[in-house]
Amino acid sequence: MRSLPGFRDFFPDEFARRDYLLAAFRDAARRHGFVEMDGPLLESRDLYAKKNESGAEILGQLYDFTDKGDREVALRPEMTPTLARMVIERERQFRKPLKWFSIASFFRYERPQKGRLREFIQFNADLIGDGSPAADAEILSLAIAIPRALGFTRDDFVVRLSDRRAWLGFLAERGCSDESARAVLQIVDKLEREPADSLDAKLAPHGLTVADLRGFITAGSPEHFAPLFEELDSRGLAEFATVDLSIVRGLAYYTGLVFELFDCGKNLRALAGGGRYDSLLADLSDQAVNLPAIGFGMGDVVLGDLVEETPHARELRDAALTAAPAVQVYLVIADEARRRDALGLTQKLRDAGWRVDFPLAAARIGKQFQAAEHAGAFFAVVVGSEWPELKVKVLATREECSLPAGQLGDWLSAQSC
RNA sequence: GUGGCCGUAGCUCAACGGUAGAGUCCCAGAUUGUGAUUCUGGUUGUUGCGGGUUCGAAUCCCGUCGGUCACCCCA
Repeated sequence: MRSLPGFRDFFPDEFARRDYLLAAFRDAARRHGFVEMDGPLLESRDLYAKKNESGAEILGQLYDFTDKGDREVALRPEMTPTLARMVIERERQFRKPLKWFSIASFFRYERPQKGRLREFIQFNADLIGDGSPAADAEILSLAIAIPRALGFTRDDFVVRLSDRRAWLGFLAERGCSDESARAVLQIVDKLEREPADSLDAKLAPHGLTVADLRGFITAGSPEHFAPLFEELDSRGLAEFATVDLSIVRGLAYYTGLVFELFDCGKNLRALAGGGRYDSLLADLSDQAVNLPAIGFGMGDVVLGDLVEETPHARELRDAALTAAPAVQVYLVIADEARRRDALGLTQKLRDAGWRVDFPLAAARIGKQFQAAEHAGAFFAVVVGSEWPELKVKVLATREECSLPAGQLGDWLSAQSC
Protein backbone atom coordinates (compact mmCIF):
# COMPACT_ATOMS: atom_id res chain seq x y z
CA MET A 1 0.00 0.00 0.00
CA ARG A 2 1.45 3.29 -1.07
CA SER A 3 0.03 6.72 -1.65
CA LEU A 4 -1.33 7.42 -5.13
CA PRO A 5 1.03 8.78 -7.78
CA GLY A 6 1.74 12.45 -7.28
CA PHE A 7 0.38 12.38 -3.71
CA ARG A 8 2.54 12.67 -0.63
CA ASP A 9 2.56 11.18 2.84
CA PHE A 10 3.93 13.53 5.46
CA PHE A 11 5.80 11.61 8.16
CA PRO A 12 6.70 13.69 11.22
CA ASP A 13 10.04 15.01 9.89
CA GLU A 14 8.47 15.87 6.56
CA PHE A 15 5.50 17.44 8.24
CA ALA A 16 7.80 19.64 10.31
CA ARG A 17 9.60 20.84 7.16
CA ARG A 18 6.26 21.51 5.49
CA ASP A 19 4.99 23.40 8.51
CA TYR A 20 8.13 25.54 8.46
CA LEU A 21 7.18 26.74 4.97
CA LEU A 22 3.53 27.25 5.79
CA ALA A 23 4.43 29.21 8.91
CA ALA A 24 6.57 31.49 6.75
CA PHE A 25 3.60 32.04 4.43
CA ARG A 26 1.22 32.80 7.26
CA ASP A 27 3.60 35.02 9.15
CA ALA A 28 4.56 37.12 6.12
CA ALA A 29 0.91 37.55 5.12
CA ARG A 30 -0.07 38.72 8.59
CA ARG A 31 2.85 41.14 8.69
CA HIS A 32 1.34 42.67 5.56
CA GLY A 33 -2.12 42.99 7.07
CA PHE A 34 -3.72 40.12 5.17
CA VAL A 35 -6.38 37.93 6.79
CA GLU A 36 -6.74 34.20 6.26
CA MET A 37 -9.71 32.57 4.53
CA ASP A 38 -10.53 29.27 2.90
CA GLY A 39 -13.18 27.66 0.74
CA PRO A 40 -14.28 24.14 -0.08
CA LEU A 41 -11.96 21.50 -1.50
CA LEU A 42 -14.66 20.43 -3.93
CA GLU A 43 -16.37 22.80 -6.32
CA SER A 44 -18.85 22.58 -9.13
CA ARG A 45 -17.00 21.77 -12.33
CA ASP A 46 -18.73 24.72 -13.99
CA LEU A 47 -16.75 27.12 -11.84
CA TYR A 48 -13.66 26.24 -13.89
CA ALA A 49 -15.39 25.71 -17.20
CA LYS A 50 -16.94 29.18 -17.55
CA LYS A 51 -15.66 31.51 -20.19
CA ASN A 52 -12.95 33.95 -19.18
CA GLU A 53 -12.08 31.58 -16.40
CA SER A 54 -8.92 29.60 -15.92
CA GLY A 55 -8.55 28.57 -19.54
CA ALA A 56 -8.94 25.39 -21.50
CA GLU A 57 -5.52 24.07 -20.45
CA ILE A 58 -6.47 23.64 -16.83
CA LEU A 59 -9.69 21.83 -17.71
CA GLY A 60 -7.68 18.91 -19.03
CA GLN A 61 -5.93 18.66 -15.66
CA LEU A 62 -9.09 18.73 -13.59
CA TYR A 63 -9.69 16.00 -11.04
CA ASP A 64 -13.39 15.78 -11.80
CA PHE A 65 -16.16 13.24 -11.32
CA THR A 66 -19.90 12.87 -10.86
CA ASP A 67 -21.02 12.71 -7.24
CA LYS A 68 -23.84 10.60 -5.83
CA GLY A 69 -26.30 13.41 -6.47
CA ASP A 70 -25.35 13.48 -10.17
CA ARG A 71 -23.49 16.74 -9.78
CA GLU A 72 -20.44 17.36 -11.96
CA VAL A 73 -17.78 18.30 -9.43
CA ALA A 74 -14.03 18.92 -9.36
CA LEU A 75 -11.30 19.08 -6.75
CA ARG A 76 -10.04 22.65 -6.86
CA PRO A 77 -7.04 23.16 -9.16
CA GLU A 78 -6.48 26.76 -8.02
CA MET A 79 -7.92 29.25 -5.55
CA THR A 80 -8.85 32.25 -7.68
CA PRO A 81 -12.26 30.98 -8.92
CA THR A 82 -13.33 30.02 -5.40
CA LEU A 83 -12.12 33.36 -4.10
CA ALA A 84 -13.95 35.20 -6.86
CA ARG A 85 -17.12 33.27 -6.13
CA MET A 86 -16.92 34.12 -2.43
CA VAL A 87 -16.13 37.78 -3.03
CA ILE A 88 -19.05 38.13 -5.44
CA GLU A 89 -21.39 36.54 -2.93
CA ARG A 90 -20.65 38.86 -0.02
CA GLU A 91 -18.44 41.70 -1.17
CA ARG A 92 -20.75 44.35 0.29
CA GLN A 93 -20.08 43.06 3.79
CA PHE A 94 -16.42 43.99 3.57
CA ARG A 95 -14.60 47.29 3.45
CA LYS A 96 -12.32 47.67 0.47
CA PRO A 97 -9.69 46.84 -0.22
CA LEU A 98 -9.86 43.17 0.70
CA LYS A 99 -6.51 41.71 1.68
CA TRP A 100 -7.07 37.97 1.91
CA PHE A 101 -4.74 35.00 1.94
CA SER A 102 -5.14 31.25 2.07
CA ILE A 103 -3.01 28.16 2.49
CA ALA A 104 -4.70 25.21 0.86
CA SER A 105 -4.29 21.96 -1.06
CA PHE A 106 -4.92 21.86 -4.79
CA PHE A 107 -5.23 19.03 -7.27
CA ARG A 108 -4.20 18.74 -10.89
CA TYR A 109 -4.14 15.54 -12.85
CA GLU A 110 -0.83 15.75 -14.67
CA ARG A 111 2.32 13.71 -14.94
CA PRO A 112 4.29 14.07 -11.68
CA GLN A 113 7.84 15.36 -12.02
CA LYS A 114 10.31 17.67 -10.34
CA GLY A 115 8.35 20.47 -8.73
CA ARG A 116 5.04 19.13 -10.01
CA LEU A 117 2.73 16.82 -8.09
CA ARG A 118 -0.94 16.01 -8.30
CA GLU A 119 -1.68 17.36 -4.86
CA PHE A 120 0.23 20.42 -3.75
CA ILE A 121 -0.14 23.15 -1.19
CA GLN A 122 -0.33 26.67 -2.41
CA PHE A 123 -0.22 29.98 -0.64
CA ASN A 124 -2.52 32.53 -2.27
CA ALA A 125 -2.74 36.25 -1.57
CA ASP A 126 -5.18 38.60 -3.22
CA LEU A 127 -5.83 42.31 -2.91
CA ILE A 128 -9.26 43.23 -4.19
CA GLY A 129 -10.80 46.65 -4.74
CA ASP A 130 -7.70 48.70 -5.51
CA GLY A 131 -6.28 48.93 -9.02
CA SER A 132 -3.38 51.24 -8.25
CA PRO A 133 0.36 50.63 -8.48
CA ALA A 134 0.37 50.92 -4.68
CA ALA A 135 -1.76 47.77 -4.54
CA ASP A 136 0.56 46.08 -7.04
CA ALA A 137 3.53 46.97 -4.87
CA GLU A 138 1.78 45.70 -1.75
CA ILE A 139 1.22 42.30 -3.34
CA LEU A 140 4.79 42.19 -4.66
CA SER A 141 6.09 43.15 -1.23
CA LEU A 142 4.38 40.12 0.24
CA ALA A 143 5.61 37.86 -2.56
CA ILE A 144 9.16 39.06 -1.90
CA ALA A 145 8.85 38.82 1.88
CA ILE A 146 8.25 35.07 1.89
CA PRO A 147 11.49 33.89 0.26
CA ARG A 148 13.38 36.51 2.27
CA ALA A 149 11.92 35.10 5.48
CA LEU A 150 13.30 31.74 4.39
CA GLY A 151 16.78 33.20 4.07
CA PHE A 152 16.87 33.86 0.33
CA THR A 153 18.45 37.06 -0.97
CA ARG A 154 18.57 39.05 -4.18
CA ASP A 155 21.24 36.60 -5.34
CA ASP A 156 18.81 33.68 -4.99
CA PHE A 157 15.59 34.92 -6.58
CA VAL A 158 14.12 37.70 -8.66
CA VAL A 159 10.67 38.99 -9.55
CA ARG A 160 10.15 39.26 -13.27
CA LEU A 161 7.50 41.80 -14.21
CA SER A 162 5.51 42.11 -17.37
CA ASP A 163 2.26 43.71 -18.38
CA ARG A 164 -0.37 42.46 -20.74
CA ARG A 165 -1.59 46.00 -21.42
CA ALA A 166 1.86 46.95 -22.66
CA TRP A 167 1.73 44.00 -25.06
CA LEU A 168 -1.80 44.78 -26.20
CA GLY A 169 -0.83 48.39 -26.85
CA PHE A 170 2.14 47.32 -28.93
CA LEU A 171 0.11 44.77 -30.86
CA ALA A 172 -2.70 47.24 -31.52
CA GLU A 173 -0.11 49.62 -32.98
CA ARG A 174 0.95 46.82 -35.28
CA GLY A 175 -2.61 46.39 -36.44
CA CYS A 176 -3.56 43.24 -34.55
CA SER A 177 -7.18 42.64 -33.68
CA ASP A 178 -8.06 41.66 -30.11
CA GLU A 179 -8.43 38.07 -31.13
CA SER A 180 -5.17 38.12 -33.03
CA ALA A 181 -3.42 39.73 -30.06
CA ARG A 182 -4.56 36.94 -27.77
CA ALA A 183 -3.10 34.36 -30.14
CA VAL A 184 0.19 36.27 -30.31
CA LEU A 185 0.46 36.33 -26.51
CA GLN A 186 0.27 32.53 -26.49
CA ILE A 187 3.21 32.54 -28.90
CA VAL A 188 5.16 35.00 -26.74
CA ASP A 189 4.76 32.50 -23.91
CA LYS A 190 6.66 29.94 -26.00
CA LEU A 191 9.36 32.29 -27.27
CA GLU A 192 12.08 30.78 -25.11
CA ARG A 193 11.12 27.20 -25.86
CA GLU A 194 10.31 26.78 -29.53
CA PRO A 195 12.64 27.28 -32.53
CA ALA A 196 12.37 30.67 -34.21
CA ASP A 197 11.42 29.45 -37.68
CA SER A 198 8.37 27.50 -36.50
CA LEU A 199 7.29 30.52 -34.45
CA ASP A 200 7.76 32.79 -37.45
CA ALA A 201 5.38 30.58 -39.38
CA LYS A 202 2.79 30.94 -36.63
CA LEU A 203 3.30 34.69 -36.44
CA ALA A 204 3.05 35.32 -40.18
CA PRO A 205 -0.79 35.44 -40.26
CA HIS A 206 -0.62 38.22 -37.65
CA GLY A 207 1.87 40.25 -39.67
CA LEU A 208 4.66 39.79 -37.16
CA THR A 209 8.02 38.06 -36.82
CA VAL A 210 10.02 36.72 -33.92
CA ALA A 211 12.37 39.64 -34.44
CA ASP A 212 9.47 42.06 -33.91
CA LEU A 213 8.55 40.42 -30.60
CA ARG A 214 12.15 40.27 -29.44
CA GLY A 215 12.52 43.91 -30.39
CA PHE A 216 9.61 44.89 -28.17
CA ILE A 217 10.90 42.77 -25.32
CA THR A 218 14.34 44.33 -25.56
CA ALA A 219 13.09 47.91 -25.92
CA GLY A 220 10.87 47.31 -22.92
CA SER A 221 8.22 49.72 -21.86
CA PRO A 222 9.83 51.55 -18.95
CA GLU A 223 7.20 54.28 -18.66
CA HIS A 224 4.64 51.56 -18.01
CA PHE A 225 6.43 50.40 -14.87
CA ALA A 226 7.68 53.73 -13.52
CA PRO A 227 4.92 54.24 -10.92
CA LEU A 228 5.29 50.68 -9.66
CA PHE A 229 9.05 50.99 -9.36
CA GLU A 230 8.63 54.20 -7.43
CA GLU A 231 6.39 52.35 -4.99
CA LEU A 232 8.85 49.49 -4.71
CA ASP A 233 11.76 51.87 -4.30
CA SER A 234 10.09 53.57 -1.31
CA ARG A 235 10.00 50.19 0.34
CA GLY A 236 13.60 49.43 -0.56
CA LEU A 237 12.46 46.53 -2.72
CA ALA A 238 13.25 47.80 -6.22
CA GLU A 239 16.37 45.66 -6.42
CA PHE A 240 14.24 42.51 -6.26
CA ALA A 241 12.26 43.32 -9.40
CA THR A 242 13.17 43.42 -13.04
CA VAL A 243 11.09 43.98 -16.16
CA ASP A 244 10.91 40.99 -18.47
CA LEU A 245 8.25 41.32 -21.11
CA SER A 246 8.74 37.76 -22.30
CA ILE A 247 6.45 36.74 -19.44
CA VAL A 248 2.77 36.71 -20.32
CA ARG A 249 1.49 33.73 -18.32
CA GLY A 250 -1.01 31.16 -19.46
CA LEU A 251 -4.11 31.78 -17.39
CA ALA A 252 -6.77 33.54 -19.43
CA TYR A 253 -8.06 35.99 -16.84
CA TYR A 254 -5.01 38.24 -16.43
CA THR A 255 -5.56 41.78 -17.66
CA GLY A 256 -2.56 43.91 -16.72
CA LEU A 257 0.52 43.41 -14.60
CA VAL A 258 1.73 39.82 -14.54
CA PHE A 259 4.77 38.53 -12.66
CA GLU A 260 6.73 35.48 -11.66
CA LEU A 261 9.22 34.77 -8.92
CA PHE A 262 12.11 32.83 -10.29
CA ASP A 263 15.14 31.30 -8.66
CA CYS A 264 18.31 32.72 -10.14
CA GLY A 265 19.77 29.31 -10.81
CA LYS A 266 16.84 28.67 -13.15
CA ASN A 267 17.21 24.99 -12.47
CA LEU A 268 13.79 25.00 -10.93
CA ARG A 269 10.50 26.36 -12.08
CA ALA A 270 8.67 29.50 -11.16
CA LEU A 271 8.39 29.81 -7.38
CA ALA A 272 5.28 31.93 -7.67
CA GLY A 273 3.17 33.55 -10.30
CA GLY A 274 0.38 36.03 -10.39
CA GLY A 275 -1.05 39.15 -11.85
CA ARG A 276 -3.89 41.56 -12.14
CA TYR A 277 -7.35 40.25 -13.05
CA ASP A 278 -9.47 43.38 -13.15
CA SER A 279 -12.38 41.98 -15.15
CA LEU A 280 -12.79 38.52 -13.64
CA LEU A 281 -15.24 39.50 -10.92
CA ALA A 282 -17.37 41.48 -13.35
CA ASP A 283 -17.33 38.65 -15.87
CA LEU A 284 -18.27 35.99 -13.33
CA SER A 285 -21.03 38.08 -11.78
CA ASP A 286 -22.53 39.47 -15.01
CA GLN A 287 -21.31 42.94 -14.05
CA ALA A 288 -23.03 42.85 -10.64
CA VAL A 289 -19.65 43.19 -8.93
CA ASN A 290 -16.92 45.16 -10.60
CA LEU A 291 -13.73 45.33 -8.58
CA PRO A 292 -10.11 45.40 -9.70
CA ALA A 293 -8.00 42.64 -8.23
CA ILE A 294 -4.45 41.36 -8.09
CA GLY A 295 -3.08 38.20 -6.57
CA PHE A 296 -0.54 35.44 -6.76
CA GLY A 297 0.03 31.83 -5.82
CA MET A 298 3.16 30.28 -4.36
CA GLY A 299 3.45 26.50 -4.20
CA ASP A 300 5.10 24.46 -1.50
CA VAL A 301 6.80 22.01 -3.84
CA VAL A 302 9.25 24.18 -5.77
CA LEU A 303 9.86 26.42 -2.76
CA GLY A 304 10.63 23.38 -0.60
CA ASP A 305 12.98 22.02 -3.26
CA LEU A 306 14.77 25.34 -3.42
CA VAL A 307 15.24 25.45 0.36
CA GLU A 308 16.62 21.93 0.20
CA GLU A 309 19.05 22.82 -2.61
CA THR A 310 20.26 26.13 -1.18
CA PRO A 311 22.75 25.53 1.65
CA HIS A 312 22.17 28.73 3.63
CA ALA A 313 18.38 28.37 3.43
CA ARG A 314 18.55 24.73 4.45
CA GLU A 315 20.76 25.53 7.43
CA LEU A 316 18.38 28.26 8.52
CA ARG A 317 15.47 25.83 8.34
CA ASP A 318 17.29 23.06 10.19
CA ALA A 319 18.29 25.50 12.91
CA ALA A 320 14.67 26.62 13.23
CA LEU A 321 13.46 23.03 13.50
CA THR A 322 16.12 22.18 16.08
CA ALA A 323 15.08 25.22 18.11
CA ALA A 324 11.51 23.90 18.27
CA PRO A 325 11.87 20.22 19.19
CA ALA A 326 9.01 17.85 19.81
CA VAL A 327 10.06 17.59 23.44
CA GLN A 328 11.77 20.30 25.46
CA VAL A 329 12.01 18.54 28.80
CA TYR A 330 12.42 14.80 29.29
CA LEU A 331 11.84 13.29 32.71
CA VAL A 332 14.23 10.49 33.49
CA ILE A 333 12.77 8.23 36.13
CA ALA A 334 15.84 6.82 37.83
CA ASP A 335 13.93 5.22 40.66
CA GLU A 336 10.60 3.57 39.90
CA ALA A 337 9.53 4.23 43.49
CA ARG A 338 9.42 7.91 42.51
CA ARG A 339 7.34 7.41 39.33
CA ARG A 340 4.29 8.94 41.00
CA ASP A 341 6.25 12.07 41.93
CA ALA A 342 7.66 12.24 38.41
CA LEU A 343 4.18 12.09 36.90
CA GLY A 344 3.01 14.88 39.16
CA LEU A 345 5.98 16.98 38.12
CA THR A 346 5.33 16.18 34.44
CA GLN A 347 1.77 17.37 34.75
CA LYS A 348 2.84 20.60 36.44
CA LEU A 349 5.36 21.37 33.70
CA ARG A 350 2.85 20.59 30.97
CA ASP A 351 0.28 22.87 32.58
CA ALA A 352 2.92 25.59 32.53
CA GLY A 353 3.26 25.12 28.77
CA TRP A 354 6.40 23.01 28.47
CA ARG A 355 6.58 20.17 26.00
CA VAL A 356 7.36 17.25 28.27
CA ASP A 357 7.81 13.53 27.79
CA PHE A 358 8.78 10.61 30.01
CA PRO A 359 9.05 6.79 29.76
CA LEU A 360 5.70 5.04 29.98
CA ALA A 361 7.34 1.91 31.42
CA ALA A 362 10.38 1.23 33.56
CA ALA A 363 13.53 1.54 31.47
CA ARG A 364 17.27 1.66 31.93
CA ILE A 365 18.66 5.11 32.56
CA GLY A 366 20.72 4.96 29.41
CA LYS A 367 17.62 4.21 27.37
CA GLN A 368 15.86 7.15 28.88
CA PHE A 369 18.68 9.53 28.03
CA GLN A 370 18.68 8.12 24.53
CA ALA A 371 14.98 8.81 24.22
CA ALA A 372 15.52 12.37 25.48
CA GLU A 373 18.28 12.90 22.96
CA HIS A 374 16.28 11.43 20.13
CA ALA A 375 13.30 13.70 20.81
CA GLY A 376 15.58 16.74 20.62
CA ALA A 377 14.99 17.69 24.26
CA PHE A 378 17.02 20.53 25.76
CA PHE A 379 16.84 19.23 29.30
CA ALA A 380 16.77 15.88 31.04
CA VAL A 381 15.34 16.02 34.54
CA VAL A 382 16.36 13.07 36.69
CA VAL A 383 13.84 12.03 39.33
CA GLY A 384 15.38 9.54 41.72
CA SER A 385 15.86 8.51 45.30
CA GLU A 386 17.04 12.03 46.27
CA TRP A 387 13.52 13.36 45.62
CA PRO A 388 12.49 16.12 46.08
CA GLU A 389 16.01 17.03 44.99
CA LEU A 390 16.36 16.81 41.18
CA LYS A 391 19.24 16.66 38.80
CA VAL A 392 18.81 18.72 35.66
CA LYS A 393 21.09 18.09 32.72
CA VAL A 394 21.49 20.38 29.73
CA LEU A 395 21.81 17.79 27.02
CA ALA A 396 23.68 19.94 24.51
CA THR A 397 26.46 20.89 26.94
CA ARG A 398 26.25 17.85 29.24
CA GLU A 399 26.28 20.22 32.21
CA GLU A 400 24.35 19.05 35.22
CA CYS A 401 23.09 20.75 38.34
CA SER A 402 20.86 19.93 41.30
CA LEU A 403 17.83 21.80 42.52
CA PRO A 404 14.62 21.19 44.49
CA ALA A 405 11.57 20.07 42.52
CA GLY A 406 9.69 23.18 43.62
CA GLN A 407 12.16 25.43 41.81
CA LEU A 408 12.25 23.57 38.49
CA GLY A 409 9.57 25.67 36.81
CA ASP A 410 11.34 28.93 37.60
CA TRP A 411 14.71 27.49 36.65
CA LEU A 412 13.41 26.38 33.24
CA SER A 413 11.76 29.74 32.61
CA ALA A 414 15.07 31.46 33.31
CA GLN A 415 16.79 29.48 30.56
CA SER A 416 17.13 31.12 27.17
CA CYS A 417 14.73 28.84 25.35
C1' G B 1 -0.87 12.48 -23.62
C1' U B 2 4.68 11.48 -25.73
C1' G B 3 9.76 9.94 -24.68
C1' G B 4 14.63 8.57 -21.68
C1' C B 5 16.44 6.16 -17.26
C1' C B 6 15.25 3.08 -12.91
C1' G B 7 12.37 -0.69 -9.51
C1' U B 8 16.66 -6.15 -4.80
C1' A B 9 15.79 -5.82 3.41
C1' G B 10 12.47 0.10 6.67
C1' C B 11 16.64 3.22 4.00
C1' U B 12 21.28 3.42 0.53
C1' C B 13 23.01 -0.06 -2.69
C1' A B 14 25.92 -4.89 -4.36
C1' A B 15 25.33 -9.49 -6.93
C1' C B 16 24.28 -8.87 -13.84
C1' G B 17 22.43 -16.56 -16.34
C1' G B 18 24.33 -20.89 -11.47
C1' U B 19 22.24 -21.48 -3.44
C1' A B 20 20.15 -13.27 -2.55
C1' G B 21 24.58 -10.00 0.24
C1' A B 22 26.81 -5.49 2.62
C1' G B 23 26.36 -0.90 5.07
C1' U B 24 22.86 1.73 7.77
C1' C B 25 18.51 1.90 10.72
C1' C B 26 15.78 -0.65 14.39
C1' C B 27 15.74 -4.20 18.82
C1' A B 28 18.62 -6.51 22.86
C1' G B 29 23.12 -6.88 25.61
C1' A B 30 28.36 -5.45 27.17
C1' U B 31 27.19 -0.76 30.98
C1' U B 32 21.88 -2.39 38.00
C1' G B 33 21.85 6.39 38.27
C1' U B 34 23.52 9.24 32.60
C1' G B 35 22.67 10.09 25.80
C1' A B 36 26.56 11.18 20.05
C1' U B 37 32.11 6.44 20.42
C1' U B 38 33.27 1.15 20.58
C1' C B 39 32.13 -4.14 20.78
C1' U B 40 28.64 -8.54 20.63
C1' G B 41 24.09 -10.76 19.20
C1' G B 42 19.22 -10.46 16.66
C1' U B 43 14.64 -9.30 13.28
C1' U B 44 13.42 -8.09 8.07
C1' G B 45 12.99 -10.19 1.29
C1' U B 46 7.16 -14.23 -2.99
C1' U B 47 14.39 -9.42 -5.99
C1' G B 48 7.26 -4.24 -7.83
C1' C B 49 3.53 -7.52 -10.32
C1' G B 50 2.15 -10.97 -14.50
C1' G B 51 3.77 -13.83 -18.52
C1' G B 52 7.79 -15.77 -21.80
C1' U B 53 12.93 -17.87 -23.04
C1' U B 54 16.19 -21.45 -20.33
C1' C B 55 18.27 -27.46 -17.21
C1' G B 56 18.36 -22.96 -14.20
C1' A B 57 16.10 -15.85 -14.24
C1' A B 58 17.05 -10.60 -9.42
C1' U B 59 19.93 -10.94 -14.12
C1' C B 60 17.54 -11.85 -20.93
C1' C B 61 12.51 -10.68 -23.61
C1' C B 62 7.25 -8.79 -23.51
C1' G B 63 3.39 -6.58 -20.81
C1' U B 64 1.77 -3.96 -16.59
C1' C B 65 2.10 -0.95 -12.21
C1' G B 66 5.17 2.44 -9.69
C1' G B 67 9.41 5.97 -9.27
C1' U B 68 12.31 9.69 -11.66
C1' C B 69 13.66 13.20 -15.47
C1' A B 70 12.38 15.86 -19.93
C1' C B 71 8.36 17.63 -23.37
C1' C B 72 3.34 19.97 -22.63
C1' C B 73 1.69 23.21 -18.91
C1' C B 74 2.23 25.40 -14.50
C1' A B 75 2.78 26.41 -8.11
